[in-house]
Amino acid sequence: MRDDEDAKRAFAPHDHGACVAQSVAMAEEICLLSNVRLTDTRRKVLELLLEEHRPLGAYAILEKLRAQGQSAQPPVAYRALDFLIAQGLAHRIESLNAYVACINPTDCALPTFLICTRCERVAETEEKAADAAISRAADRLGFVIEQQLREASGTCPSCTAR
Amino acid sequence: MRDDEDAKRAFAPHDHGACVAQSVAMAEEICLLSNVRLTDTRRKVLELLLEEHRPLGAYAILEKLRAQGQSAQPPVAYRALDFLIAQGLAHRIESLNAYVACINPTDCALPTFLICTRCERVAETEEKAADAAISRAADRLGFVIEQQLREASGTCPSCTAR
DNA sequence: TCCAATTTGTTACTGTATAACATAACAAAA
DNA sequence: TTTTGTTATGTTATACAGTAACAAATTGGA
Repeated sequence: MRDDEDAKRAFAPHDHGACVAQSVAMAEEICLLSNVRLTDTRRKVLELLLEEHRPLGAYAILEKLRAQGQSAQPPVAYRALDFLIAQGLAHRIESLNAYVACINPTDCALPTFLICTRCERVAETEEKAADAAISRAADRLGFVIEQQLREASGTCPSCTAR
Repeated sequence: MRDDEDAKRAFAPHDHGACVAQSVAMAEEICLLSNVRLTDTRRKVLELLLEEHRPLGAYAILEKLRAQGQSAQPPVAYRALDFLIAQGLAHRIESLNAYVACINPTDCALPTFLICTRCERVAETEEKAADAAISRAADRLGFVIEQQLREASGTCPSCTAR
């Protein structure tokens, strides 16, 4: 099981250039194994997400793409995001209508997002107990769960320290 | 603690006229106690939500208001919804960009929503264990939670039976 | 080399939400 | 009962989010 290291790092300063490069390399590998193509646009969008540890809206991504001289109509962003999400390389944050890169795509199932409302950074944790509790409730009611969504917003340790 | 009765009823047929009337009366009372005004528009929007056990988008609400001869520009719906949510009389379903009436506003904290993707009805359950699990994870990381969001979509018992 | 499938480019549109500001209704003090 | 501050409504315009549809280009095999 995954521990809290990734989540802790999300809210703390770290060697971010290396972190991005490493994640892109991992993404390349994942796509190779899944036999799908991490094309130019898709990789660029992933990099844009990785460069922040915070959610970006689709239109913010489009702006950044345009700043790089890319063509960038809305479907460009949404297609890339759909792809990244399907491969588990990115997540959609429902409460923000925005998107983040996944911190640990090789080991990520049913994440719970912790969203700092001050610095806007997002961490992922895995809460099997929460998962089990919700599943139990659904079972009691005869409800069959297909998808689950858990997000919490508040203040991260770095912002509390300030 | 609230049991599953409300949630079960959400997915089953019941005397809905009475259910609406009773909920409106309760809302009147809650607003009186909180010293806020359940004005005409606000009550109408609440009634529209109560008449369905399923989420309505803001623009669907606007259409229904217009059908009643009300003026209905977008802010009308959003203001009424903001009010109802602030009073705990309604909830926003993030994954649908839509709104539902709260089933039990006097006893409702941190609901988990079960959203049927077939009949579109929504039930609320209270999952203290899920809540506790997420809180524990946040504590471990030094993250202070202000808001929590839990939604699950799938198939309700009535739709499974069919 | 050609075919079929996937990916990209682009236009146009639908849906969701808010900013800003004028007006009206209300409630308590003067 | 007027005045005044506050709360609620009406309205316009616009920002932000997401998708349908189709043409053009690219890619990876037969």
